[in-house]
Amino acid sequence: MSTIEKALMLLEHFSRERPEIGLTELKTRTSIDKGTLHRHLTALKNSGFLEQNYLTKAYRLGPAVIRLAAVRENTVPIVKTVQYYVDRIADNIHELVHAALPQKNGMSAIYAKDGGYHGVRVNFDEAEILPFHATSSGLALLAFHDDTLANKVLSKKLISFTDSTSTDAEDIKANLETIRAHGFAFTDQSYEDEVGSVAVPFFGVKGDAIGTLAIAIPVSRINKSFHETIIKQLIVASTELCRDLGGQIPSNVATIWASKLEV
Amino acid sequence: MSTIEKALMLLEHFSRERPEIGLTELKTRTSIDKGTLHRHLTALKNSGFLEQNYLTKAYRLGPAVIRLAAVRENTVPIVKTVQYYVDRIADNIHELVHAALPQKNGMSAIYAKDGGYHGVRVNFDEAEILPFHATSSGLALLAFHDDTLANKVLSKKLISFTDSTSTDAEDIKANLETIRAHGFAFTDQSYEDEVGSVAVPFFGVKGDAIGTLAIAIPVSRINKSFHETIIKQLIVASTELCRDLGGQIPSNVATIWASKLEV
DNA sequence: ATTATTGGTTCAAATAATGAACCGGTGTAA
DNA sequence: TTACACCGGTTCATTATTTGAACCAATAAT
Repeated sequence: MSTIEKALMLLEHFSRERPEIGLTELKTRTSIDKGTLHRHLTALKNSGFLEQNYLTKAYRLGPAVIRLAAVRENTVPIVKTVQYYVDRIADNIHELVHAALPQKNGMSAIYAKDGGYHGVRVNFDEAEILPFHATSSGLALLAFHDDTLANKVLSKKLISFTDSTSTDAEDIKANLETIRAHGFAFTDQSYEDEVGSVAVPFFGVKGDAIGTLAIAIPVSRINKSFHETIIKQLIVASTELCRDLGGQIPSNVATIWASKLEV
Repeated sequence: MSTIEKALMLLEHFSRERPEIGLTELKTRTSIDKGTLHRHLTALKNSGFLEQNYLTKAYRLGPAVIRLAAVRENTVPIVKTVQYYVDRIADNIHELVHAALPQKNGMSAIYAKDGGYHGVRVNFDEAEILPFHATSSGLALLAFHDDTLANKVLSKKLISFTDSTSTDAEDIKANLETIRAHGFAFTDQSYEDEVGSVAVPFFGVKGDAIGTLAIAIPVSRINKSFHETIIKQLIVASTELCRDLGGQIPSNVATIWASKLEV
């Protein structure tokens, strides 16, 4: 692996939960030598990708990422486009809806709206990494993305989050087949207890899944007719979203989705 | 310079005006060998910082930056905080107001609002890099930031944008003194013809300038009383903004600003 | 006062980056 | 059709950078 990739991997450790990380802590997290780590962090700092808390000397993400995100959003306005549909679904079904994009080690929510009028809400952090194998977003993406990604993800050790988390690669591969056949992914408390979720992919120009729309619901509120409503909403929104982004829904998925909407 | 920094410098070439760049074009822009460039671009692509237009093979910014910006904003919510003040000023004075942060080669606007009810508006691109030496934002930042930055910037060749652009390092250094004495920066058509602008810095925990609030106005609408109004608004907003961000206004600046507000 | 822990530095050894030449595909003009 | 130019991408011997064990200085804890 190139030095560049090694250095950029360091940025993955920063999250909402861990916004600042010190040299030694990062050393234990990455098992990279302190000298090397320090050089990398300094390089990232010089480039504006990190900055240092001048009191604690801990590192945090720097201002360069703000500009880049603005340019990216201007180039490919996914966030803005996605917002409209997430809001619409959230307003319709009064549940927590989010859209997520794949990153290296999982899905990253780019926008979420809680349309909840209910007392029990699903906890949700933007900028959190959602594991591929344990969330409906992740599974929906794997199922409709290039096979190599699924193989890569499933060849690593899979972490268990709840008693219901499936960590067997073969199990999950079979599940991906089911997801492909149904046109959507469904999980039952595989990432968080008491939370189920449903996700559909949306597609890029090549017809590959580039992201997902998903809904998280406390299991107590799930029933068959509601489930069907949710899926219809997601499918319609994803269809329109693909049109907006210039994406292409693979013909087999289009067929499946069409049949779901007829019911 | 480290390989990491060299690779990250490549990202600076992407902007609203040039959202996609091909290998050969980047080669001419950077004078870096094609082989090296390709390796770097591939590394950035693998890390999600770039992606490729699959038809043209040109590179554009990738999805990784979106997550990082979300985390950064969650860590240091400058954009969100700044928006309130920019909006307020724009609504009050009905002109184009923006806030900018320093990047390596200039200021990058993070938010702008055109409160303009006027026919003649100043053109403005978010995510554009505003040169330090030719814009009020840039000068305001240099004047109130660590001296080393000003020296570094002024030691390079300075580009002329209009007939009024000052490109003489000594001239500009003298101007920085004036800016420090006044507590704000003012430029007259130094970056764009027919556009004047005024900027004040805002400060971080160490009392160093970490960004600027600025107003751009067609020169035809500038007069003394309006100028004073603008400066007061900027100073008040910056003061409150520093409080919100936990920043510290250096005592000498605080004194100058207080005197401006009394008039 | 002593120790542990922090961020940061050094320099010889190990490794990865470099770049000139090359490949193969595409578009264009004779 | 052929020849040429231009594109993105690859190769591999040479070269320069990265690496990491040991070290330093400052701060926090005992």
